Amino acid sequence: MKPFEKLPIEKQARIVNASILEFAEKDYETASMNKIVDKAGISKGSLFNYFKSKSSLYNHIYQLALGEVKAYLQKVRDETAELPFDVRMAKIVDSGIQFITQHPRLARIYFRLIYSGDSPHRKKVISELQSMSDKYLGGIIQDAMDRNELNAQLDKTQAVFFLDSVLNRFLKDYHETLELGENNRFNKEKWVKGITEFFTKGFK
Amino acid sequence: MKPFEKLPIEKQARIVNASILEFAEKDYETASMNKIVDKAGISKGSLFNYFKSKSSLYNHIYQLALGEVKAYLQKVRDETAELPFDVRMAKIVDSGIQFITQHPRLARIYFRLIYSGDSPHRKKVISELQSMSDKYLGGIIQDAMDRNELNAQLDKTQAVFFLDSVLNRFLKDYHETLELGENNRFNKEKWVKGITEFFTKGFK
DNA sequence: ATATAAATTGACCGGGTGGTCAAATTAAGC
DNA sequence: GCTTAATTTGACCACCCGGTCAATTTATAT
Repeated sequence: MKPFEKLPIEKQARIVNASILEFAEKDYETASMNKIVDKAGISKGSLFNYFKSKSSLYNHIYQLALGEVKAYLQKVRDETAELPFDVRMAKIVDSGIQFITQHPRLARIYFRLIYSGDSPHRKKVISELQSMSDKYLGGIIQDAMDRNELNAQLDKTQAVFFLDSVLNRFLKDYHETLELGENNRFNKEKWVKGITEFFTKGFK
Repeated sequence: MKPFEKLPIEKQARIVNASILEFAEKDYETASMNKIVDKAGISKGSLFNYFKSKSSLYNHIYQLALGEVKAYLQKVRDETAELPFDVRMAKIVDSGIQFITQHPRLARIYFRLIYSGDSPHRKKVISELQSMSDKYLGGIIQDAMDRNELNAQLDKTQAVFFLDSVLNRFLKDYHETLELGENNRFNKEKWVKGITEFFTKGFK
């Protein structure tokens, strides 16, 4: 049993929260173990006892963030399995918005990961996320093709790419406007409708 | 006249190249003035004489990269002013590919900028780039609408957003596969065709 | 209460950072 | 050739980094 897991839950939570805060605020290189230690109210030696290095602490947080994301994605996929493509898309976007509203700091870490490859294990992590997204969106598209909702001659790889580009970019921008506390430039209903129409009909 | 401009062109070039190399390799915070000084073969005091701070040196490089990008964009826009939407799109993608092939390090700085806001002046720079992209792509779309090539009821803001998402993401991924020296997973002709078809027809 | 084991601490290490400035070098004017 | 001005240099500063480990505190068992 790893030393960290032996800790009282409350202390674990303090450490995890402090780490999330720091890694959300700064990228991996710039984030500071000293700051985390201060925020968590523990000593430096302890932190390095629980996690043997900065990299392994980051990994812990990363796994945690990814687990949250996956849970949201799987939930919405399963709940919408029988619905038509455009409705599914709308629900997926909704679910994404819900995630970044409820976990803004995890979202920040996640977006930094997929857009900057911000991680000590860049290559591995990026290809992991890539294939996760491919499987997920690929499945959604395949379902729709099987039901003759989409053009049967669609290039699936490209379709996944376009979906991924627009969805992630939309959620990233939505997340940023939320964090800046600006008047939200995204009317949710309008954009969800716009996105699904764009996918099905294009600009014509 | 600023001290840097008084330098012989050759020396200026050495400094600029060293800076581009360093800022392409590492993000703003992680990039090192010491490394730049070494690469350029000048002393630290000199560099801080030419540029009063790291931030102002970065700004110089940023302006330079942005100028290059703008030149490419304007050229292809003007040269394709009379062509139909889909052909224009194809030429714009081509031009983007040409840019990242000829200036891979500037491209890297540019992508880090738009995807991570990697700059000492985040907010200012991001909104600058945003409005640049809005004007540029907005113009292309307007042209096409004026010629009845696109649905007249298109929401222009959204259309620009979708264009921007897919184009930038495509070029970013293309750039990354180039840098990794992998077998290029992007067959250029196939993807250019796929992108333009996606914009005009969607997935149906 | 005491001896032992486990957990926690923080001073300390080598190294890197952006930035400074007195001193040394080079260029210019006469 | 000599003097003055402009340029260049790199040792140095205060600060921060990830990581270590002897010493101290806390918990456990008898």
